[in-house]
Amino acid sequence: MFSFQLTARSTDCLARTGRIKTRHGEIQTPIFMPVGTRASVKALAPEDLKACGAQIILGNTYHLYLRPGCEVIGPFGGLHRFMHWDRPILTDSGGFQVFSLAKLSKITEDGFAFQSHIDGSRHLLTPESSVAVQLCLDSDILMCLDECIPYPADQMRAERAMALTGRWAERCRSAWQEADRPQNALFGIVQGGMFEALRRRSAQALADLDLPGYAVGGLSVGEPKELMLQIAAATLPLLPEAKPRYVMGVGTPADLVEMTAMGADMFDCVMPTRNARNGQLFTRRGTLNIANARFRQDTAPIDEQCGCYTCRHYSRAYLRHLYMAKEILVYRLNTIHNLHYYLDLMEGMRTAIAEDRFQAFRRSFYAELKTG
RNA sequence: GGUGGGGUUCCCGAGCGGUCAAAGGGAACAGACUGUAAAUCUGUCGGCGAUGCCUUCGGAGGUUCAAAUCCUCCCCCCACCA
Repeated sequence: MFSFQLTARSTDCLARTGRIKTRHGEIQTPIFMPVGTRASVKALAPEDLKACGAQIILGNTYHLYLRPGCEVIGPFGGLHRFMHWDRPILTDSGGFQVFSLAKLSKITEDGFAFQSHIDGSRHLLTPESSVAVQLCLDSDILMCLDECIPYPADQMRAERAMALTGRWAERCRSAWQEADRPQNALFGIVQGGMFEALRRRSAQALADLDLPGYAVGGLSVGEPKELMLQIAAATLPLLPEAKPRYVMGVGTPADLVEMTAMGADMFDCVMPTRNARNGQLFTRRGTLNIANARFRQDTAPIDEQCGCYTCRHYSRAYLRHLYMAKEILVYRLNTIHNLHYYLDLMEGMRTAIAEDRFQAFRRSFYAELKTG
């Protein structure tokens, strides 16, 4: 029901292509997954996502548990029918909200005790309840509940969170196995802060659980970029070769290129969608802020070489006008462009890996950025 | 014609003798955003050869050590009454 197959490998780096099979179709890796936290990739309809080339999207357990809740989504048979998306869905466990909503939460051995950011009500998210909610959402890929720590964090703190994440992973796995739903794959998450030794131990312990896939968590939490890349480079090779490797919450286009070279298969990040709504657009020559006065009378599209719906039909001047006037259409048009850019970048990398010219692709990626 | 209320930095709008280049919005300009409490947030926003100087609060005079703030006249605007 769920499977992963490697289809090509670079000879000069660790980059690889693969194919994930799910009951909602196949995913070609490496892939970027647009974030749809509350059962919606903000500003887009599923048809827009497909036109951008989206193969799989994210949902979030914490947010969907609080609102609208399983009693609403359950009767639909899960998230797919609820939100009219028939391709694969990965749900985050709520672990990241332990981190980003830390002021409202408390971590115990049992789980994540928190107060709703919506109404202040008290809840407890445990490994078991997180899995239960994700099964109710019927996502194709479930994530283990983990503890993501901020940067900087000392080794003791990192070790404690890493160990807890490991124990929670075992409990998630038990809950998942008891449910007997192999079509809903469960992924483990490596933690360990910025300490390679801890990352190693975490990866080892999780590998022993023999889960369908593995993720690197706890990156891009405020650390310097070089450190992030260093830890990713040290961690990714520790993950089982034959399983999909997912780097959570990353990243910039350059991050995706670098980590693909390290053997990562899956990424997700709010950057293309959030920044689109904030006026920052990605192009192969760098980013541009559509609010800048220099685009006021610019009749050109965002990127002459881009084939997205937005670039085929609209000028920078028009997009700037919509943005300045806060017309809601701009959020859709900008998001379409940024996601198209991200997904097109991934497709370019897949092709390059398949043709074993990834390093050449990488060089031209940076060369083109410089011309911007 | 009468009575009352107003004219403030791009706009709206506080200020009502010194701590005022003048609150607060808006607009404008620039930046940030990495498993989304984000269609959000931050900074700049009279001019300079700038820990100081110059110009500015409808116009012109005046009072005072000191005026956007007080007085006189003038020019506009608004409301109500004739």
